[in-house]
Amino acid sequence: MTSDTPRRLLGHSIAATLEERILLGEIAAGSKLDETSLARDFDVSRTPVREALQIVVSRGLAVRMPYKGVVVSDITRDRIDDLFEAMGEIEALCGRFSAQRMSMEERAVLLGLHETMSDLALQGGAEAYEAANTRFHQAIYAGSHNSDFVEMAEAMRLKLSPFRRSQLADRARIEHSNAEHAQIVEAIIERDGQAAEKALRRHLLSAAQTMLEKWTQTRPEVSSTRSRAS
Amino acid sequence: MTSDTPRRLLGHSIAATLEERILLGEIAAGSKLDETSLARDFDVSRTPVREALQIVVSRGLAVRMPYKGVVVSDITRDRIDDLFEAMGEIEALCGRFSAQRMSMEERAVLLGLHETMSDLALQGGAEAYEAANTRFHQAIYAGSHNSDFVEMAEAMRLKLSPFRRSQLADRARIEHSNAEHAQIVEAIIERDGQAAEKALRRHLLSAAQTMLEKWTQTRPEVSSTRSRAS
DNA sequence: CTCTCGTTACTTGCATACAATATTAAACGA
DNA sequence: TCGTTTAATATTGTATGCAAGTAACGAGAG
Repeated sequence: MTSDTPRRLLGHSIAATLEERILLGEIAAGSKLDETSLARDFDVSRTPVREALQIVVSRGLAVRMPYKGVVVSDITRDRIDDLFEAMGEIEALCGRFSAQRMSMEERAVLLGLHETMSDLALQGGAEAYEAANTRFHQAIYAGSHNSDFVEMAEAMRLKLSPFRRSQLADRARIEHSNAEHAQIVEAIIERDGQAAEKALRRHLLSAAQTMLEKWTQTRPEVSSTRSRAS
Repeated sequence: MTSDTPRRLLGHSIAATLEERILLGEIAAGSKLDETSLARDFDVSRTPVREALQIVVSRGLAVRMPYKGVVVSDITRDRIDDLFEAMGEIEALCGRFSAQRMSMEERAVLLGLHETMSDLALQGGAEAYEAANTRFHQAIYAGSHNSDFVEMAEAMRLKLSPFRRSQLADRARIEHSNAEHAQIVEAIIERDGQAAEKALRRHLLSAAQTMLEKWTQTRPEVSSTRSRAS
């Protein structure tokens, strides 16, 4: 195992740095992401750059204009709202089905994960909690017993990941999150689909709130309101 | 996402024929899709073949086993059930939000689309109805006013497309579908999110039924049942 | 006969070169 | 001056070659 070799694919790491720069505002909205220029900057060929651009586009951070190149899209407040709303609805969906379909073993595993996280909330580090948090939510996806739900949820999670990356949770947030998890676990174990749905929506809503707080600190210009009702 | 490619990309057409062969059972489940062999068969280079395999995998018709190649996955009854269930839930989701958020103009457009389809159901061809049907459902996606919902719905629609392809609807099915559309439109116009949700779930359920009927005619071996409850 | 180690073959990511197509610009004529 | 046609440029798709890493296979040792 030569650690020298890139465990992470070249295209992926390029995509990651591009995402970070876009989110930090270093790469302005509307900028053209030229394949050849990026290839020169990163000192690689066009092939991994193409893959990276595919990823960035799939995350919604840029769009391909046919024969005009890839341009980074504007990160608006509305965009972030959409993201969290969609994640919330998908998680709610998975939670509802999980409440109905999880086996006893799966419920036990979920409860075990939650108990582990309760310990981590008190004494563990933020990164350990975050890792466990991912497993917790993935258990709920899997509990829906529908591979397409799992896929959609994972896709949304990936879309949110660049935003989550900068969000270093403090202890207060972790404890709050853990309390919400308790409600989710109880609803699922009690087979109460409606309650699980509501609890997960609420959970994602509060996650969005804290995320937006941190976000507006670094990029105050991102703020707007739209009226969604007709 | 290639928004509008007039010329069909090589990789896409290769993917389409591969999908068709897989769905017809000409390519058995478990077969290895070798890049170089396919490149030779289609008389192209490995590059478009790679893109084609990416597409086939993204549709769920095959999976990549690391360092073992791409193998076509088994099309089970459970897989199809998952697909339609997920599509139904996503459409229900979009319908619920559309009922709440659509502008008056959007509601009018939806109604207009439905009226056009009612005419087509009586006198138009099946392919014309199918095209209008796609626009109808896309209008509901867009009415949710959330770009991520739209993306997920479109992704699911793409996943279902290889199955839909072989399904040539007869007049009875079209009329039934149109009646269901009437309920959907009414619920959305009346701003009744719950009703829209239910109507769309029902609509997709009946679509799944007719699809499965046709499917079992061509591939009778595909049938199974699983118990989903715990 | 079984286990281990080394070799081979295959998958796969990356680089580079080439070709085709669309957009833009420019030149030209009316 | 305006419209049309043609040339330049950029984006994008494709072809091949190569290198690196992993899995499968087989030979030799115990």
